[in-house]
Amino acid sequence: MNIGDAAAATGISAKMIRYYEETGLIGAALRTYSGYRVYQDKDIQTLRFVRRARDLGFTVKQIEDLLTLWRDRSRASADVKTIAQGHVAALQKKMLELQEMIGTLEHLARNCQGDHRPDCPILSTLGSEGVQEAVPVKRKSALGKGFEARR
Amino acid sequence: MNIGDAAAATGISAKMIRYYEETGLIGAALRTYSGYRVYQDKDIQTLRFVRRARDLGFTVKQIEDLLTLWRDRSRASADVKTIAQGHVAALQKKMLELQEMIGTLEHLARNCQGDHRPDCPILSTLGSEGVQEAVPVKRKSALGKGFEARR
DNA sequence: CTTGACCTTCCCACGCTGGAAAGGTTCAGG
DNA sequence: CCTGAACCTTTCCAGCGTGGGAAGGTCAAG
Repeated sequence: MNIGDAAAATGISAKMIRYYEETGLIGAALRTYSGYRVYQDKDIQTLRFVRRARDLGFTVKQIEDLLTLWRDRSRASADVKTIAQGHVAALQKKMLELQEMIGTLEHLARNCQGDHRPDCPILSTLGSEGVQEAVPVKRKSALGKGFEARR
Repeated sequence: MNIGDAAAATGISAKMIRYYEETGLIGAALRTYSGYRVYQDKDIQTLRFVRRARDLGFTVKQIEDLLTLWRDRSRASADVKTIAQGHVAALQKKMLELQEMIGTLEHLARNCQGDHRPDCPILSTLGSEGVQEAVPVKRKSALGKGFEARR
């Protein structure tokens, strides 16, 4: 099996298969004399594992860990479960963020006429002064708040 | 106001402000003789607009369009609404994908003992043979990078 | 043998962000 | 007035995961 067949069989593009090999996620494939990569059933299985994990939104790093556990006959299922649950938590957080965004946007859109006139609560909200200000950047001299006290 | 102050005032890092300028999202800032960027109230407002739009998950391209509309006195609110609604639809799609993933993972985790033993339905499912195989040659995005809320 | 499909490597791009290097500017305090 | 800290400047490098393409080698069918 060449890389193209492996790609078709697993749903991962040849490009990505090479990339995964290069970055060490999967081991280097065997080669023919001429340099073609050759894939065997075992490799295909691994690739499928990777694809499914990616479909579930696992990061490459997590997949690496899962692959290690997958191959480890003496693994403890608790280790796997921990990874999975951590991932679920991360996904849920993202989902909440998305929900918030959607909620805000829907609210704004609902209050927007959507006609030929220029008045639009979406734009005016985005451009307004007072909405949570955020001060995440740490500075030594604390007085950056909007007035040029210097220069 | 220098770039550092602008960063503190808007919650966008100096690095990103320069990047936005470089890529043309925002106009080039005024400069002092010595080359320091100088920001005025108007610029700060624009930056805040950008940050809020990013917080709502808009892409840079969309923000560009919104900015143009924002500055256009004669815009039609319908145009804004269209962008917002399109974005909502995209976010909702991502949310559905996330929900599916979470559902699957929770189901798998629920059936995993999570003890010292190696048996684990999570791993065996990922590694199993038969799950929709097909030939999804172009499986684009199983959830790309765009769904992180900023900051 | 030719052709076309396939393979190889290598480099570029995207969006967004951070880090670091090497150097100039500004200003407060000694 | 000088020094040092904090700030600014540009430039380059890295990463995620993916795609695109160029330049070239290989293989199997006609």
